Amino acid sequence: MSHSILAPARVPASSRGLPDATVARLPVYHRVLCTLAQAGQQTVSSGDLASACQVTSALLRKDLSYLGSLGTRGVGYDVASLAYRIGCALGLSHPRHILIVGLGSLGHALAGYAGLADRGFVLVGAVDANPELIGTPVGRPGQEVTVRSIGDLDVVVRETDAHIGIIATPAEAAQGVCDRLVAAGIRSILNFAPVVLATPAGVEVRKVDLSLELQILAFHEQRRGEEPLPAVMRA
Amino acid sequence: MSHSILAPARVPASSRGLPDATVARLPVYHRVLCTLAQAGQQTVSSGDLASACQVTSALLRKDLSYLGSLGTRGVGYDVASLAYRIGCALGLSHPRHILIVGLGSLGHALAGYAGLADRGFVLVGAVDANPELIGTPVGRPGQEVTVRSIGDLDVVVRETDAHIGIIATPAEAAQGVCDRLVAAGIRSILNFAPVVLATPAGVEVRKVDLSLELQILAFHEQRRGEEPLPAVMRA
DNA sequence: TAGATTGTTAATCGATTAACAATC
DNA sequence: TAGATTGTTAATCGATTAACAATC
Repeated sequence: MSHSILAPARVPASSRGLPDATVARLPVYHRVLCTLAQAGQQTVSSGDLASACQVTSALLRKDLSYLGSLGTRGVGYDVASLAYRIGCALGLSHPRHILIVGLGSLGHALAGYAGLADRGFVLVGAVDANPELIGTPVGRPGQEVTVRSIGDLDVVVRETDAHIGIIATPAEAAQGVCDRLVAAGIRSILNFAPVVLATPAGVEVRKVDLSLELQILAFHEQRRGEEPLPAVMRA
Repeated sequence: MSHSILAPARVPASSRGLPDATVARLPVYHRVLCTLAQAGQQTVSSGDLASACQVTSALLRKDLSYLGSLGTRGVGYDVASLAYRIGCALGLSHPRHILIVGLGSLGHALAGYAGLADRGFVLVGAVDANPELIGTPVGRPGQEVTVRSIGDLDVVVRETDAHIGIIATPAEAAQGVCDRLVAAGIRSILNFAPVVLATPAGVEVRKVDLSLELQILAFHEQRRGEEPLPAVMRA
């Protein structure tokens, strides 16, 4: 492992090997920075940005340090350029093509979600098993796509050059859909169905699960109901 | 399934002090166990259950060990009773009352979500700022609730004895809604709006954020596109 | 008994925090 | 210069893994 002379196009420890926990926080920083930028703010200190993101300033600085040395000592960070750098690290510079599978009420809601178009995400396709839905338009006005048959999933992925698949089907259908997405070449999947999806290595699956989240909240609800004794027990 | 004689309602290090990471996994175990039970399976080993849940068997056993000694060496775990015990730990024995704030397409989809009624969660109320929605029914057929004015949020919380608030409003409205939920006594919030919510200590907020998840996937997409050099660089 | 599998310990790994030298 | 704030190090904390004695 050599530094010495002629470090060739040095990558500042960056982009490679970002800890997962850091990657999960970068979008939060990015969003808050965009809000600050829109409000016209020029610079921000790690302390202020951190509290807006609800992390400690030390953690924020450490996270950012993986991307390089982006701040100015004694001053802080330039809001716009920091947002830009984080955007680059996240790959928001390239538009990503989204395909939604399953257009029940959730699928429809996701297709119409404003925040989707927001950051370089483009809805390029939608498929469903229900013949009645096929041919109908979904998505934001002006950017609608036509629902196609799930039988054409393979074709749709190819034609639209889809990158990310969103599974919004019933639980029973999800694994089958997932298999077909992977077979069609999709490597990034966002799963809204309440099942644990099995995928080959190299496929990135993230899950969003209402029921799981509610159960975690229920646990805390319960624990809250149990703890009315404030450490007064000795006689 | 008793050991020794008259173990005096012993709480086995349980329920208190479960690590957060464990709490987040218990609902997954619970769901998979319910699926196995429905399929008629009597017992399951930590190895089989763990692989169905995509965790290691050591981690699964460690997680379960916080709840007590629930398995039988040489045999495994009884599916039904393990599901029951996890359900108790999560507090799924008591029904939880859900209030949804914001009935755009996402709010409607959530209200109609089957998995909600599933595990002891009951939709008890829905409020929105849009006068056109007020008075309309939402939710699963047979368990509908009537949308009321967001101005009545306080009253609705009291009348319905709501425990958990789901925020499905636009980003701009979310913090205000959150403040009002907290003021009305809600201590558990599930936030679908793309903002970082500020709450006083003692309030549990969980967030579900499509845009954040997509950005994390985008990061991995990008990294995948960069790594075509398979460790062949020495001359 | 022999084989299987748990519950638990100790070792490892990764993520967070506290503190401070560097430097604007 | 004096005050502020970063980038980084070392210490801490928490979560995961590997291994195995206990025991069905």
